[in-house]
Amino acid sequence: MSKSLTKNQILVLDTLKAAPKPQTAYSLLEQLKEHGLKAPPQIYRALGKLLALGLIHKLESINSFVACQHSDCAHQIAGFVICDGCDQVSEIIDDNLELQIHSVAKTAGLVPKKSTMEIYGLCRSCKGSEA
Amino acid sequence: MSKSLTKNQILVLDTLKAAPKPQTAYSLLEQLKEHGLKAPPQIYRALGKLLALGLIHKLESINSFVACQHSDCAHQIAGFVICDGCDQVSEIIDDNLELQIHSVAKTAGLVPKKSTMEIYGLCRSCKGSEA
DNA sequence: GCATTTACGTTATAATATAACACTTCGGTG
DNA sequence: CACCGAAGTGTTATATTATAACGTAAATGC
Repeated sequence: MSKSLTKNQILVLDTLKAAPKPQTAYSLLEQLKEHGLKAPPQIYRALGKLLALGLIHKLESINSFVACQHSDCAHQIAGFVICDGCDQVSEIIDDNLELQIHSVAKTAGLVPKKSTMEIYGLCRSCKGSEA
Repeated sequence: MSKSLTKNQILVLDTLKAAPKPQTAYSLLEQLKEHGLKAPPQIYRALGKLLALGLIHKLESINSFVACQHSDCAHQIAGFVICDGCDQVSEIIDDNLELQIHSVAKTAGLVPKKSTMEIYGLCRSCKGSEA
């Protein structure tokens, strides 16, 4: 039987799902103060669990978190495409890319367990409105 | 005329080149105290410049820095393979992977400017000595 | 029921990174 | 050469991100 989430975990997950862009732990804390959360560990513990369950992802390069865009993300190997202008994030699952990553890792003599890939640039609409 | 590096920049770069594994800003600071460096900004400024010059890279997922393994790394798109056991890092430049990344970004409607890719696992020798 | 694990709330602190200020050094360029 | 501006320096202080440690409480498994 798969365990259900706890109150704090649900609060954090729902906030991330509703957010238009990646959130830091402290911005989540700020938003959840009105729900009674008061200290960083409460956020970080929930985030830790949600990460382990594959329900959210961490964007390492900006110390921020996003809800997984796939209903049940067992994928340990995903890529993220982030717009420098509007912070919109797309989560990319691509078999081809996954194969490629495995092949790169193998070249280095390593069996991949976990990976992170983050690509930054300008999306179409932000590119249009550039100076 | 290409400008030469300053004293602090050289100290940081040399320390990174000599290091067997990725170093954090504060571990660099610790090592460079004997050379007169005293405060974080001195390190972070040198790191920032070296990053901009492509002489070093930052591993975002572990807040650490490594010297570029290619003599003159103009490549903005590199991948890193890191062993969880011994922290050894290989920097991978692979045209195929680069193409793949561009293609993934394009799918999301974005022109890639910068990217980071970090793959974790166990290298051959660490895999051998596992419990 | 009772033991074990997992989560909770809280206080304190560690680790990573930057702001801001006054001063210096170095390359141009008039 | 003399001046200017850009880039670098050293320093203090502080912001941001993350975890340690403690005792309590709830839930899970047998």
